[in-house]
Amino acid sequence: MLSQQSKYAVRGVIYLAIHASVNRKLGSREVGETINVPVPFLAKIFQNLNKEKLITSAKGPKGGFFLNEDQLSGNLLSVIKCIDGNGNFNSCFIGLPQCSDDNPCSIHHLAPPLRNTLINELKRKSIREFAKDTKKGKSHIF
Amino acid sequence: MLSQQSKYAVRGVIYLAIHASVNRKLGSREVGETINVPVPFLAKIFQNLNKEKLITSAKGPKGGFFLNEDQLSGNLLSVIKCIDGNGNFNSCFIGLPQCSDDNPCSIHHLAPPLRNTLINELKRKSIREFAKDTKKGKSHIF
DNA sequence: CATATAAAGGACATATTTATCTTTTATCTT
DNA sequence: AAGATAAAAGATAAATATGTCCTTTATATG
Repeated sequence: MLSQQSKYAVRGVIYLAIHASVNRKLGSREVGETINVPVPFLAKIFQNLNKEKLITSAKGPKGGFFLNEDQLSGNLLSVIKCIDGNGNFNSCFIGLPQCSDDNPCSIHHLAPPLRNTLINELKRKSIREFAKDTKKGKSHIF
Repeated sequence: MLSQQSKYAVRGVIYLAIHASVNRKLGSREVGETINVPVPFLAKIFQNLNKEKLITSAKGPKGGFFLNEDQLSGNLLSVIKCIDGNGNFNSCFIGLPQCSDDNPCSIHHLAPPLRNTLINELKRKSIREFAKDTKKGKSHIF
């Protein structure tokens, strides 16, 4: 459902949300090594997230990545879409290009309700909230 | 969520369920061309499904593939698992190897209930039923 | 039995995704 | 201003998934 890349993105972003801030920017190296994601690959991912202003970057010494308050209020769906596009989420479960509610595939009725629930939750819940839950020990990212 | 291969498999199997029988076996060519799946690729897929006795094959003239009564009573989850293994379905949504109910990832609670609903339905409903619905025009496979 | 047909099997080719490396650019610190 | 640090950018490499081809094996039919 999610590409490896957007899985890394989700984990990276949550990690930044918890551990980084304007005063404590984190490099791709530090993040990648702790959450166990290939460092140069994560760097690329962060680069793309930064381009779409989903995270903030700063060059030079004491540089690195973090999420500002605005970005912490964002959601994980944007992160996933930034990396994967809409394709993976909206596409037909068995890969038919013309599959729709009007012209459904054999298993069309199964997927969308579930997918929509997931999407809505990924949209509704802020990154800040995800970070908070993870911090509390309710969940983990590595 | 499903690989291209298992998407093809699902569509191919439903097509066979509708149009093939012991007395009317269909070749990968005929199936592939009508449902718009690369023929040699579909042949490979059918080969694997046959190995696991999810479909039946016969060599020689008038040979081809079909589903017997027993196989029609089977489910699509077996088809998907035969091609993709368990990995794609059971794996953590954000790709953590040790993710579980006891040790959940940040978004663990979101995915499994949905995934389980889907899995249960793919297990409960027989291929025969899927074929029937498709035949009725309620849905399509190409 | 000979022939034609179609699957089985395995090698090969292409495309896409994942991962790495190197150079350039920006910026903080002294 | 000079040096060090870290991201940006783009080229390259490796791995995996997708797709094709060719030879062998089995079998129905004349």
